[in-house]
Amino acid sequence: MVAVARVIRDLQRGEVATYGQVAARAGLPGAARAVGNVLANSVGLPWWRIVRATGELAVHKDGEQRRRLRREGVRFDGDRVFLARRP
DNA sequence: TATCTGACGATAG
DNA sequence: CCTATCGCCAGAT
Repeated sequence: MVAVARVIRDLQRGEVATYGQVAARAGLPGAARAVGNVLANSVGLPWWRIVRATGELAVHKDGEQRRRLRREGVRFDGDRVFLARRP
């Protein structure tokens, strides 16, 4: 989906978004899962800037993802990315 | 056109 | 906090 790729492409350095947020911003609310598929079948997108709703990193790429995010100055709370959401 | 898939999410226990 | 379930949807087969 072009819309999803565009949203991801527009993420700035050090910026992080959840799969659900990307889907919503792409006009596909509830398609978080589809966003994952797009990333899995695309190249050249800043995939490391997409994390789970809980702040946890992507299942298969947590190691690489963590390094890349930290390199961009993203703050971590243990194994999760700092997200405003935190009841 | 019909199925299958999974880099997800929300909820219940 | 953790596991089990069910719902969801675009893209790949």
